[in-house]
Amino acid sequence: MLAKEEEHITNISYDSVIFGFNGKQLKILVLEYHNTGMFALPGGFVKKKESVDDAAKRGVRERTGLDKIHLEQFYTFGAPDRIDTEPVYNIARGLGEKINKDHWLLDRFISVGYYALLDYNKVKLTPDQFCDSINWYAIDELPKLMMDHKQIVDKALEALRANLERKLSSMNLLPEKFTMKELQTVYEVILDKELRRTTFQRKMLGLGILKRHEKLFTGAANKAPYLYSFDKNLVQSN
Amino acid sequence: MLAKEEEHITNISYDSVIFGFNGKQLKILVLEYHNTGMFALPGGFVKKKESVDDAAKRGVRERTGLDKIHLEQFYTFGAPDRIDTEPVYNIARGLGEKINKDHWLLDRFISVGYYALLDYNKVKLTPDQFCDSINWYAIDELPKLMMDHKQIVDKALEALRANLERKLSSMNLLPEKFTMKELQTVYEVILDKELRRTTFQRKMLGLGILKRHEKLFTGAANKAPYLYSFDKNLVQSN
DNA sequence: AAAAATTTGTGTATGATTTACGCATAGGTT
DNA sequence: AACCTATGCGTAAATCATACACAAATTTTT
Repeated sequence: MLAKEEEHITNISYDSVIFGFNGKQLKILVLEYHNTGMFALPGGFVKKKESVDDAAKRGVRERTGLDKIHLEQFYTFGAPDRIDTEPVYNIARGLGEKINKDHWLLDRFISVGYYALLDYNKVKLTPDQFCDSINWYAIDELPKLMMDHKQIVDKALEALRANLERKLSSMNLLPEKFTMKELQTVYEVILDKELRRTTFQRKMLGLGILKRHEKLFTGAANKAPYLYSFDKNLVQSN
Repeated sequence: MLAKEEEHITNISYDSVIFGFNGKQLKILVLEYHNTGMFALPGGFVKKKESVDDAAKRGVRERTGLDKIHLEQFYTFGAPDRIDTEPVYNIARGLGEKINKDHWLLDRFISVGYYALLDYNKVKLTPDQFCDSINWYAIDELPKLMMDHKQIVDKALEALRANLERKLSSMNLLPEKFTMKELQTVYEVILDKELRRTTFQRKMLGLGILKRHEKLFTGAANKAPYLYSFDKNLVQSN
């Protein structure tokens, strides 16, 4: 069933770019609407008495099963022509509903963009009523997204990069314990450039926020790396 | 006359934090509504077919007479309780208008925040129909602002500081030509800390975006400083 | 006119931080 | 046991920031 006008604020939506990291690539969650072949970012509408932040959190929770995630607002997309009515008709048709020309969902929407960083392995993907599927896609292998969702992704990536150092955004992309190499790969994939191993290690250890744990024995023919975790006591504010 | 519902998108507004620099202090534009004693940021509503960016630009143009200013969107304020109905009633009363409980302006508003940097001396302040006055206030001597406008200012300042180095935001706060000392003062006032003269000068010249011009003879009993300008060819993107 | 006062522009020395390189060491394979 | 590979860390080189100093430029004072 389509969202009801009387419960929501018209002309306002949110879209979320949810990043995950599979050990090699940076991925984002993309969903496919029923019977339309259309791909979109997880987004939704704001209830009358709900903050935009809460609306976005609710949307992510409903779609990933994850609670207590940190969403970062990065930009608001306010162009009057960013909305295409075609996809909306398609989605409605996919749901077996009919909508009129003056339906509120066909009007323009100003969308607040959020991004989140999740531990790829912890996310249990559960397509909701609207979607055929919800899946991780590598950011350089995205399907064609509807409307301006590709621009939203680009802008989110830009914001993520800008905040990487300042906000230690990498924290939530890795499991509790990780090797220095894994951490470095996260940085390399997000920044899309290679980093010097020794420099990186020194910088990270120099921040004084990593706790060293036991070594990780993988069975590979090499020295076993230490495992580290973020010492959340030492990571102030963010 | 109050803004008309039929021309605008409901529940959406913008607020702008307009920074200027008088040579000593960082200031922002604050306006006072007719007969209310209430101070607010210049803000407004979005027309049905207008982008949010354009709405904000229009608002600033109408109030400062300045065109072609660069507005930077920094945050969207989406809490459901950020709006106080009291000020709205007051503003209406100040205009001699009466509004009902269900008037669109009394509903909740999600506000997109923008900041701009202007050359203090170029701005001709022209209060519009709603306002008694529009004036520059030093950021540490602001009057009590209505609703959550103080938080909006704080957030704008935070964004300005974070972007200062990266975006050379200082560009628009100074006249075409300026001395190194003036540029340094801008940085010092925005960052709210003193900088070392020699280090600062070296860093700025090292960026390779300053053109040196003739000297400035002020009549002071000291060596005349060079005038500089930003070489816009060399300042990429921003 | 010379001296004083003041501020800019730049040279140089010192210190800190980043980057580069190398290698001992640990773990695994053959 | 010999060998291969990747980590962790020592150290050198290079880069960047800071401190200090001083000459040059300008007007006022003497």
